[in-house]
Amino acid sequence: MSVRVRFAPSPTGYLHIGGLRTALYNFLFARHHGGRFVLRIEDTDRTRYVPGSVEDIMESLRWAGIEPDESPLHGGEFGPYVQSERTEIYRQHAQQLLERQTAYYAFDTPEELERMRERQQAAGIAPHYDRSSMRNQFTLGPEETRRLLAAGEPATIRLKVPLHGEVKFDDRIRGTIVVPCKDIDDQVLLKSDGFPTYHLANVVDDHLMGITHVIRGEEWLPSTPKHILLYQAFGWEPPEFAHLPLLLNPDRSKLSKRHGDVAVRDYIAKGYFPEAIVNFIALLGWNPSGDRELYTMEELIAAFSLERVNKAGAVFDLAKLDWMNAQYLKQRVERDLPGLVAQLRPVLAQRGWNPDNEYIGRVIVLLHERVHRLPEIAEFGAYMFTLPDYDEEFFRSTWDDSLQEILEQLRSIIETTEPFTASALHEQMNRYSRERNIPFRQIGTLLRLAITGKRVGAGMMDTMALLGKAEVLRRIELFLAWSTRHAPGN
RNA sequence: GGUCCCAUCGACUAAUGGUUAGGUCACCACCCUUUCAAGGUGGCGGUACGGGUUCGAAUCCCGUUGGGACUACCA
Repeated sequence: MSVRVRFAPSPTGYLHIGGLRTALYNFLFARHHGGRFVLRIEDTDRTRYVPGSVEDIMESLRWAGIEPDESPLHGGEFGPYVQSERTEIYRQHAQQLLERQTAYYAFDTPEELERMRERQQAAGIAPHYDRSSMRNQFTLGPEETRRLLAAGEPATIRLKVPLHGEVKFDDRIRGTIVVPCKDIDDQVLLKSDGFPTYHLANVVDDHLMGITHVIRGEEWLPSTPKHILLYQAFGWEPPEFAHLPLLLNPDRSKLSKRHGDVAVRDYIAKGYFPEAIVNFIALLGWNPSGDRELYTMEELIAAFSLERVNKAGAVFDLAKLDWMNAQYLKQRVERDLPGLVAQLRPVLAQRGWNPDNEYIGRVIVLLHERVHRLPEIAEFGAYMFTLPDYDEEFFRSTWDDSLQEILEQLRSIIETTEPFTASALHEQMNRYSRERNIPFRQIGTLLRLAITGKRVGAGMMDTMALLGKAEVLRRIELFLAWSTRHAPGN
């Protein structure tokens, strides 16, 4: 049987980085086995729906290179792929369960259920729906049930979980899992508003859409026994299950917004590359064995297997992501500089800088090893696009009046250096250093202060060559004027 | 509280009964060097604990401890 997997997010906001990893693993598994990857939107809770979510989910997946074979956008023979368009299907299936007597009507109000839980808590027992004491078709009898239904009384349909026995299933990642039926709650399947809960819709759709492997987050592990029971209630064969380890905050709780960015959007905005994000999250909970760190999507597809997915949760470590992104930044500078220029241009424009592409490209080449993300160049290398802000602390610790004369001499050297290249500048500065017995390091630092205002940066000879003679001379003039106003003595 | 899951350096992980427990990030030092990076070299640092099984255990079993998820007419 050919593999069919799905990613089934709820449109309750931006796509979460954890969701992206789940989608990625499904995608890798499908591609590895030559199967199909389905995107299904689970919007059965109208109250949590956030407009624009579906678009963000699809855009984020596309950005990452995770293209579904079937989806609301791509279509497919198993549609519709949006659950709110399938409500009639769920209602029919709930009806089917009623007829098979594996589900039943219940009429309890939220308040009654709340009181039930309070009673159970007070009695020190685990909260669960008490079929024998609450208002349902068993306690009310067939007559009363029909009457309430006819009167339009709000009703839910619940799963009739066996009182005895156990549910057993094999998880592809975690092995055999056994849960006693007495610990499984009579889950609501159809809400009183006529919409299905996740559990019903999910099981019905996975079956109808021919899903062979359910690969999802570990948070679903506790409800899987309910799902197995549901398959049995319908008389269906359950799919294979694989529950992925969670992505964690630094404190090892489930990855959440409190500790930083979790939306894929955020990482796109910060200028992370899709190949870096994909590579990074692929290795969070899975590893092909061996010492390699960098993989292309094709290589991930070739190597992926459920057997090598870890069981323990993985902390999302930004420092390593940054390192990885820097690796891809270097790679892109070599392979696709024009693409980087096009990406950095709008970031610069936002600050009101509009240099030509050639110049942007050269600045990227000059500075890219000093940042992790491309947009950082606008910050780190602002002085390449506009007049410098002098680091006053650096100035005070570096500058003294004797340096003014040296700087003026350096200015004369710069004026006469032709061609105005890094190597020519280096040669001239070196000669001056030897003749005047001034350490080269001091010259570099002095020029850096005057021209960039900063303590750190790329090599000064390269920086000056790129800035151009006129601009360098202008900045030295400006600095000289500024320094007399800010000199320690004044 | 209950149910279930999990446990190798600070983080991500490799080692599927036999290795001086390996690699990457981070951190530290050194080299390179006009600064900072990048790069190179080296270092720091780990099998949660206790019992078994075995000639031999990170690996298998049991217990303890710790962590997490779930416990809705949310997903």
